[in-house]
Amino acid sequence: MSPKDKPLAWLHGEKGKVMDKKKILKLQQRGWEIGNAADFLGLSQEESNYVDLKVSLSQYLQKKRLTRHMTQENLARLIHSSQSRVAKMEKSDSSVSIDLMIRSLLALGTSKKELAKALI
Amino acid sequence: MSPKDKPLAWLHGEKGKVMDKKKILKLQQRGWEIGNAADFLGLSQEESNYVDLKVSLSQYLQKKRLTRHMTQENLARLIHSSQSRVAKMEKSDSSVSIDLMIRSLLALGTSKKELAKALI
DNA sequence: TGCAATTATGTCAAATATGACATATTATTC
DNA sequence: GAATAATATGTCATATTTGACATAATTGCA
Repeated sequence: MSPKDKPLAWLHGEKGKVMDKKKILKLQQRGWEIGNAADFLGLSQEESNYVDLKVSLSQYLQKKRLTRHMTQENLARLIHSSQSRVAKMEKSDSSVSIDLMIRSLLALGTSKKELAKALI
Repeated sequence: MSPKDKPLAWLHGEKGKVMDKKKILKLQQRGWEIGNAADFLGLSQEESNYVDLKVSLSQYLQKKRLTRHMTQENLARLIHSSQSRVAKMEKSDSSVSIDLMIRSLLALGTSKKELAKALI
């Protein structure tokens, strides 16, 4: 099973059904409302909240990077990571953790208060 | 190197110095203000923000669990984990990720808005 | 258009996080 | 204060995340 298509192992619905979050991410990137897409795909509230959260963080991260006129390569250097991982973060790829996104935001000088706002 | 004493590998100060976050957690558990402890230990703003964030989440998680009159064992079942891991989460142990804490909070029905408040 | 810079995607070995377990420590109740 | 429940701590095999790399796709601009 490729990392991309890996289900969210921790997402255990009523019937133990596991959803692929790739679909919803794709939809979001094309301007869908997460609520609609989630409902459509049958995601639980818990599941869609998690995906939604990651998307919010990724969007805020990119926004912040661009505001500073940094390339993904620049940001990668700052956080001692690689351009490809930064790209994955900003795409809210399933292979990146919320941890890494938050650490990156902190490295960019994001305060807790600011972070909290970014979540919503 | 034991997991407990493992440094935050992503925390790279000006001089590449890496701090052990165990100290600060211990201090916090004994009522220290994080700001003071961080300064005392020479943590960077970025570093202390990360630790601070985890502590906030862990505290909120415990509060929420207790409000619902659940034991750690109960919560562990809910999130398909184990009592020991829940204990570690609530202690903000260095071995637990923000991801797991957030997933646990979501499993307890925490909304994004509520989560954002918990961060501060 | 062509070229350079930037971003995206796939893969993988190494690093880190995880659930599970054993067991210790600390509360609670009788 | 002993029994019991709840929480804490340590360890480990397994699972997931990571940086790095290669390379493809996209963007911007001369």
